[in-house]
Amino acid sequence: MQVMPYHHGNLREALIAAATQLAAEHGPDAVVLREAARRVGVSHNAAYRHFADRDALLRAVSARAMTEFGQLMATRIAGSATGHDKDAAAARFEASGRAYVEFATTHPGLFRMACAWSLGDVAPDAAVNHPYAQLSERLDELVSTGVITPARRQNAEIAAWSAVHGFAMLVLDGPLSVVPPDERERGLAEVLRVVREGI
Amino acid sequence: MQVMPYHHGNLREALIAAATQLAAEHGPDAVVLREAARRVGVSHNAAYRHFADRDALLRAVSARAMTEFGQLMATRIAGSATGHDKDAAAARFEASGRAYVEFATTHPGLFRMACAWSLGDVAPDAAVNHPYAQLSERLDELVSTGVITPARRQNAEIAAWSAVHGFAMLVLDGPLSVVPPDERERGLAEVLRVVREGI
DNA sequence: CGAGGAAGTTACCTGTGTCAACATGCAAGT
DNA sequence: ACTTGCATGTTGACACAGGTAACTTCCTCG
Repeated sequence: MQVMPYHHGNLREALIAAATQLAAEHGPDAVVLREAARRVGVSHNAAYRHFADRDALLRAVSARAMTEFGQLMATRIAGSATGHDKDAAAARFEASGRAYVEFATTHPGLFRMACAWSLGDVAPDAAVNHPYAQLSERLDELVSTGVITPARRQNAEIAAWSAVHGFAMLVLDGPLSVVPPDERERGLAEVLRVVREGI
Repeated sequence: MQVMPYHHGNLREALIAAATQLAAEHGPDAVVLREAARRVGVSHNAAYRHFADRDALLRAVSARAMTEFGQLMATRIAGSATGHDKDAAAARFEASGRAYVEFATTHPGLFRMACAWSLGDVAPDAAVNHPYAQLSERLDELVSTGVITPARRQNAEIAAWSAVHGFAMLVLDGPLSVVPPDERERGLAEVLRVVREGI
């Protein structure tokens, strides 16, 4: 007969894991302190020993989601092209954009957590490879390989990020959520083309 | 001494107005049935005679917000250019994009309500001039005046909408919420340029 | 004029976040 | 070894939200 020890041992991590699970299942609103505690098998108020309030837990989950997000993006970029020429740089750039949308569609709950900016400053996980940083690297590559001019570098993050993030939003629960996949793909391709040619 | 009549007379409208006020003040999450009823001076359960549940009220507010959104956009478009030439069409197109961001920044709560797509199908107000329809008209103009080719017309809504919507999101509570206005303006200008030249 | 239904009200339920007071057990200091 | 202290969990309570059920008021229409 296994009896639970009074002290959990690593409750903070367990709560973050449970809350991340909740977020992955049904989005940020589904992250409820009491349910996370329940799943960990601990009294609801135990959470307050590790998080000032619900928002603090949400911030931790957001950091976790951001880390997963960055991992997927890094994987997709690495899997796209390895050269140092124009084509490879362009391919990696496109891969980063596609990874953004892929994460949003395959992990909608976590994506929304990662983008829950209204939570305020989120202390990033130590191992995070931030998507924004990866985008910046892609853009630097585009400049260094001569795909785009240095003059265009300045606001390129904003333009690329806006377009891809907006598309992800439209797909998530927006108007594009009800269009067939092939049409959605054409939309994404067009968004990426506009960014790459306009940038 | 003015005594409240037992029957309000137009409770549905009054509740929508109060709820819209709440949304305008602090966003969708601040739209709480009981508070709306309180402001109207009616018992909280009276709302259920007019709305099946909270979401139904939110849908009504969303429709209201969308109407306001469309009005601003129409105003800005009308105020930008009136001709039928390329330049005028392009100016109106840009004005529609700027109006999108203007509404998002000046009415963040209502903007979020208008974009609360997860609410499901929202019955539009009768008088609504839907932003999406106005965008389509702008794009049709760009084609008919020869600014863009008909071949590019197909997915142009998606590209334009994605870019501008994404930018609005980044500005609302995203990373761009903390950058100075002039830098924000340069970002917006770049987004609009990329769309116009890439499309 | 009086029956019936629409519109509001009161009472109550569950569930959530949060605070306060109490219980437990590990670890350090004598 | 014993005790004392503090981090960690627990129980209990409160306020407030959405939602259901049963009751009341009052307008409308035959």
